[in-house]
Amino acid sequence: MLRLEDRITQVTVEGMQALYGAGIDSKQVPLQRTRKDLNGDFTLVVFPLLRYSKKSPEETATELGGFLQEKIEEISDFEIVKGFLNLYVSNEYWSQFFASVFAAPRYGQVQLDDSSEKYVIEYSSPNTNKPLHLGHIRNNLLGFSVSRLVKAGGKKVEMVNLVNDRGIHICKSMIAWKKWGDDATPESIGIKGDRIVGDFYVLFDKHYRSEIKTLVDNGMSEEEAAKKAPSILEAQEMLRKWELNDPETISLWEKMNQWVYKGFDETYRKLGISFDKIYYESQTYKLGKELVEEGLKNGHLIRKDDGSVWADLTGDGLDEKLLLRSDGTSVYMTQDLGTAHQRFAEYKFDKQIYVVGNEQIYHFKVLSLILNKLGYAWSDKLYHLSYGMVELPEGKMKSREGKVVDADDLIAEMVANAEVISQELGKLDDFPENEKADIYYRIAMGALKYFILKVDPQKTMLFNPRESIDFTGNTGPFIQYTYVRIRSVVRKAKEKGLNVDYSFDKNLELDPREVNLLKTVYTYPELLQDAGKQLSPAMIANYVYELVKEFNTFYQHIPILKEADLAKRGFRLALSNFIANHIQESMLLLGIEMPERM
RNA sequence: GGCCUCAUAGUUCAAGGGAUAGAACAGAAGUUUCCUAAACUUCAGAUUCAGGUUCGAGUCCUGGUGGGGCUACCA
Repeated sequence: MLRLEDRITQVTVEGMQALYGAGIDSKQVPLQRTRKDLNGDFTLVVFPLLRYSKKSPEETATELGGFLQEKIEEISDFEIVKGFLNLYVSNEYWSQFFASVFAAPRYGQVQLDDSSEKYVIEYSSPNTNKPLHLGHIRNNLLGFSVSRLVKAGGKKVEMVNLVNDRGIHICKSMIAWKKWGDDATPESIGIKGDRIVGDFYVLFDKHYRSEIKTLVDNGMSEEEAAKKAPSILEAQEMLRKWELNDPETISLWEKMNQWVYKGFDETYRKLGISFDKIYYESQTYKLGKELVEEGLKNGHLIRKDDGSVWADLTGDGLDEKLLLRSDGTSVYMTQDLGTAHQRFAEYKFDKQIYVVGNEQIYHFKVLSLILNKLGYAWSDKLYHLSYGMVELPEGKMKSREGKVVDADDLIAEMVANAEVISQELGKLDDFPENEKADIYYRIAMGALKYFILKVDPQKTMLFNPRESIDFTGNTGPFIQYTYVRIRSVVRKAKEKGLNVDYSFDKNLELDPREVNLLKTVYTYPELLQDAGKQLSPAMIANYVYELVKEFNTFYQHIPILKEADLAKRGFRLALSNFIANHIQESMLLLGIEMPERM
């Protein structure tokens, strides 16, 4: 069925031709939804068409309105307000629209088939020297949700994680553990593995700083002291040993990384996110060297006198970029060139999306440029989805100084808050403990995920641990609560054995609040597609919020089960049930689960 | 210095170049013998500044101010 909007657009084009002899394109038709606070369903903005009609806005709108009403039977009436042509759609149309969608599973989502494009989405990408914090939470929730959105838009999606498991930062934790660890293990002291390793990282930094201070007090410059402090020299020595495959170093590295992975898995599980494949940088970090050598041979790259290799990007308005150090070792960029090449060989993707913070915009710009320079046509299939930092009231988080909001702590605190609020309301008093715990968890995660995902990814967001996350208002629990109430109504209907059949009846009288709900639902398929293209979970969050507010108004003012007219009762129940499913499915795209009661 | 980015009520967020800039929290005032009051209803409150483009600008362009980021032989 052709969408009504498309019909109106098409007929408007015909109307412009018939009335004014103007051949306009359908893209020139400014059709939009009528503002909520005004009467009407669709609005045609006639101002841009005046240059063709050569008449006043009112005259043009009147003539076009008459033409549309005559040609499209669903248009019952029209009205002209300040030069805007407001079209009224018959209730019968909305009723019919509902009948066509209410039984459809996964409303608005596009089914996959063999010709679907393939997307690789890389996200999370943690360092193994510290536990996950609030910044990672934003990354993980975004990456996961965007994956679901893209899939709902009809693409095949591979979710991958590239773990940064090697480098000087891990050596720092290893050094600290060796020197001051007393052979502590997660089991022996009962602390999560990623937390222990992070604590040693902070401990290293503490000693390192005090060494620098001592050296500076003895007359050394700050810069020199930072390079000559014994701790950092030790860490560098350890990295060299690691690269030479020194058995003792490798074994410690493996042991500590295992601790971290176990800890990460637990946090990922609590966040409800997953990956199709995990890559480790220790296995990929040398991959780019061959590409660089080849680029050198083909004259795309340059080697300097000291042996270092560079890409000259000055022609693109950027600087030169180092790709191989003078000692022949590779850098971050080299490894990303390699992994990109490997991924394309592996997946032949139509698009690869990197979910990485906006401080790396330059890096990814350079990455694409260099691949392009090296002659890889797929360089334009890489896309960096950059998101803003999460800031605390006191400013940026700094993991070295331990100034972070830890992911596990935050989740635990959220769950505790959900429990307190739930108990105050007392609605779950007669529930078994394990069911209660599950509900608290769902509410807590609903609040946290919604809080983060409703914000436009691009923007820096502020997080105030004490005030930020509410359970009332524009929040996840607000949406969950609406879902729960609908489920309750449906349960009651079944318990009472009410006849709740719904079948399309063109004469069914609709309340304006019911029509409002249907109009909102009508916009969803297009909105979902847009959200998938723009990689914006926030668009879905805002849509669901609007839908839920409208439903609550409906629920508050219009009886469902108490309605005596059976046709109306059946319709309202079917509508409510559809909205509940729709809420559940669209919130799942954000990774948010609904409780059945709360 | 150069480049990128953001700026909307007291606060946290919305607004595909379109009508009177929406919400929530905080503030003020109401609604439970009735489908879950984590709800609903009402009041009060904002586009950083100066130009420009346009029939029309929070949105696009130029400049100023302010915040954040990048500009490593770290990742």
